[in-house]
Amino acid sequence: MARWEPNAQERLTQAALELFVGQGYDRTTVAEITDRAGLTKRTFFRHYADKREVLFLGQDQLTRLFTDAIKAAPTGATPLDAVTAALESAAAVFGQDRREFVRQRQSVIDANDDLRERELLKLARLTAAMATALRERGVADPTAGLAAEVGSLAFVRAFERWVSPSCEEKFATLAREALAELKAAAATLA
Amino acid sequence: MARWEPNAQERLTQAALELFVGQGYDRTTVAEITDRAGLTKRTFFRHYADKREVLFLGQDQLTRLFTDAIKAAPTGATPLDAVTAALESAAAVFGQDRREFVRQRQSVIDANDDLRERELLKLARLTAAMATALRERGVADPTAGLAAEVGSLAFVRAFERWVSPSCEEKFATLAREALAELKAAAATLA
DNA sequence: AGCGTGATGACACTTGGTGTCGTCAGTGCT
DNA sequence: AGCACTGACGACACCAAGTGTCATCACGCT
Repeated sequence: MARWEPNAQERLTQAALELFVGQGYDRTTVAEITDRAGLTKRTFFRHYADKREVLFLGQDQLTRLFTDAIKAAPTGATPLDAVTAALESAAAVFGQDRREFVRQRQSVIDANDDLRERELLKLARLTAAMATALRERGVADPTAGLAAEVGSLAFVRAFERWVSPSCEEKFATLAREALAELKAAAATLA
Repeated sequence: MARWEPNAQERLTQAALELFVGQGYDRTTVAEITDRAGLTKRTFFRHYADKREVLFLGQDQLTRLFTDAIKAAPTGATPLDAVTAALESAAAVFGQDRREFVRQRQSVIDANDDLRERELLKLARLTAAMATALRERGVADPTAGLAAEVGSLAFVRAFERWVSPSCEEKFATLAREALAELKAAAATLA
């Protein structure tokens, strides 16, 4: 038998989300979280760089999903084709089973400025990763950055709809719609 | 004669920037800043919501410059025309005389993750303000958001060039170039 | 049995940030 | 002149995030 209960990190995440939902992010101390998880404050910061990160785990995985899909896109694919593939591959993380969890998480983030700030940082990193992946497949620079930005914007819009109350659509569908809308809008810009 | 030396806020900004440049942002405490400025820690937080904000004053002014220019654009102007006007009006803040100050400030921001995070928040607010201003002049939603995003991207690229070492170009010129590049890239996306 | 390893606890410490109250120059009103 | 009011600041106590450091002890390996 183990010296401690297993799944420390998972218990921390669970406890944190419950408390955040129940009483708000900033009215919850790290000590409260670790008490509920049966751990100490010091251990919390061994698993998460700071208090906000407990809500942003798995972001790296999402980024890898995006960049892998862009790399794997066929040679003839346009930049927006590659971005489309990236968004569709993200559907693996936004399945129907995770929807309620993601909704709760998002309601916490939306209610706090510090968390929205962190969310923007993660999104910016995602966008930068897409741009890099596009450049690596030979897309020239102004276009690579723009395509990544369009993809990022489509992702945000699709995500907003996906987590909105009473939405039942699949993420991949919403992503395709958002991208098509933006593609049409891009044509009218020039 | 006044009870205290005047220009408290200005002295705080000055002291903070000097210390940040000299020894780094995170190796500088608020107490050090206020000591140098001849004030107390409490007073610092009366002028700035948090330690980072001391580097982001005047951001609201920039946002107002942008939105005012978009509002003032002629009725027949396309979304990108309005955005172009916004970027050019920002040249008022990025004059040759402020260049060295902005360069120092930016080197501090680039060296610290927390500050980059705050910078992204400010940029996101700027983008959102542009999108709102565009919507208020009747631009439909996918286009308004996209045009704002393109303007934001152009702003970032122009700014990066403007603060890069040994750059002598005027900001307005760089902004026009960046926007023209992105406009061309947008045409190839669809 | 002995040994290293890795995750955790314990605990003191620094620093960002806030609440609260006192102080006192300037301002305006009577 | 006398008065109350306001606004900017200092003083001080306090809370919570985050870090450095050392001790502990189950587990696996030899």
